Amino acid sequence: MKTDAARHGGRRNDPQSMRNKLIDTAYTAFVRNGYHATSMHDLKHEAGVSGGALAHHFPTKKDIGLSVLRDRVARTVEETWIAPLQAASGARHGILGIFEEIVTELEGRGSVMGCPLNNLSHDMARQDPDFREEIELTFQHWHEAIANKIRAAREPLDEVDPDAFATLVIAVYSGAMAMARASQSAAPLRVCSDQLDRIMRGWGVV
Amino acid sequence: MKTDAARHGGRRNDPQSMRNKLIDTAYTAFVRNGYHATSMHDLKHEAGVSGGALAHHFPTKKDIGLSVLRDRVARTVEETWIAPLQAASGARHGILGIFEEIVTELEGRGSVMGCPLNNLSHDMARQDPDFREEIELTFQHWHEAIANKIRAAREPLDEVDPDAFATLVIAVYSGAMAMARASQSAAPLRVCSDQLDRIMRGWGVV
DNA sequence: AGGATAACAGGACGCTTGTCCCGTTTATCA
DNA sequence: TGATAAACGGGACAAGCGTCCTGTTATCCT
Repeated sequence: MKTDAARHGGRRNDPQSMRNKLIDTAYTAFVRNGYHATSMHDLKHEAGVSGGALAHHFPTKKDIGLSVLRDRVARTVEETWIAPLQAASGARHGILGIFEEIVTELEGRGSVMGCPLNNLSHDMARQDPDFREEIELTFQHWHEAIANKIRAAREPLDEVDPDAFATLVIAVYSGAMAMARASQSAAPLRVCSDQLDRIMRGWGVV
Repeated sequence: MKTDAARHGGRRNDPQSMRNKLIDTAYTAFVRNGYHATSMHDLKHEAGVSGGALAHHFPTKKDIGLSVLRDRVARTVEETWIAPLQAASGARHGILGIFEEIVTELEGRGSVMGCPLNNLSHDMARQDPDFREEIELTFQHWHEAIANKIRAAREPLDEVDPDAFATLVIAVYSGAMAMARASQSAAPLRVCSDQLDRIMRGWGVV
């Protein structure tokens, strides 16, 4: 068992971390610059890998696009929305907390690069039906998480339809993110969070 | 004055309609397939013009992109949102009517290609600051139109902030459009329209 | 009428794109 | 330990990209 790295200067095969490095680079580049605007050459250059390695793990650009959707975008939605929502004491507190989190994170760095799912949705979904299918699936998971949180309320709210409300929340968030990107400011996010707060209070959402 | 078209088979110079034809073709292609995914060759082919004509009117791709934003996207927002809103009897009726209009138009054709402004915003805004500036301006006009409609209410509503509400409406619409595109269904639009109706009723918006 | 210029035709240019191929190195397993 | 396949390096390849260039034709102006 000679897995010693520093033995000699030769290369070491580590397909898993090589693959992860490529997907991470692609995820960042796709979200920041777009899928079409990112070339394969950009990926090898930024990830510091050879053309052979890239072709070995991802024969076509579509392959790495699908992997980014499945392995990164879905997980990002899971981490920033679904998990925090389930952990929150109530739907309202959970949703507002997520908005708060995003706003502070946005203001931390200078620029607003938007919601990963929506960004990739726009220039990947129309390109390929497989992309669209994957994106729609992630939207559905997101939707279910919000609707379930409403349904899990202590006393049932007969004034709000869980599914319709979940759609509204996703729409507000996605739209606010799009506006934030266009204006390069977190203001729309904050405004929409406040409006959503009023709406939920009016409907008795805890 | 020999502007007779059928006189002989030779070509006739008509720079204005030539320019319009190019912008129209570009507008459709950009909204449907995206700015990056549309090539100059696609434009000449679909518009049926020569390379020389295209280069004469639009030396670079950025030129035709800016023209599309200024001459078509801004006008589309004006026609589908601003004008109907001003003509409506009240903000609520106006907004719901616009949603209704969009939904029926969407269901008329098979596919949902989304909101022109948001579609182009996503793959043009990050490419060039000039694009972003133009897009942000259109968002502002849209915003003002909604806020003004709220302010023009017969009796002032002290429960709603016109600017904040306008931001919410745009976000809901943009987000719902994005979801409609991803799911290729007008359902999110209809759901969000209904939710928005409840919200406005609750706040006393006429 | 006749020069001057705008409007257009058609294609060439250099560069980038995504993909693929061959050779070499590393890991696996009988 | 030797054979076999996976992992990777480096670059070639045709096709497509946006741009530009040289002519030819129509229109405008005096």
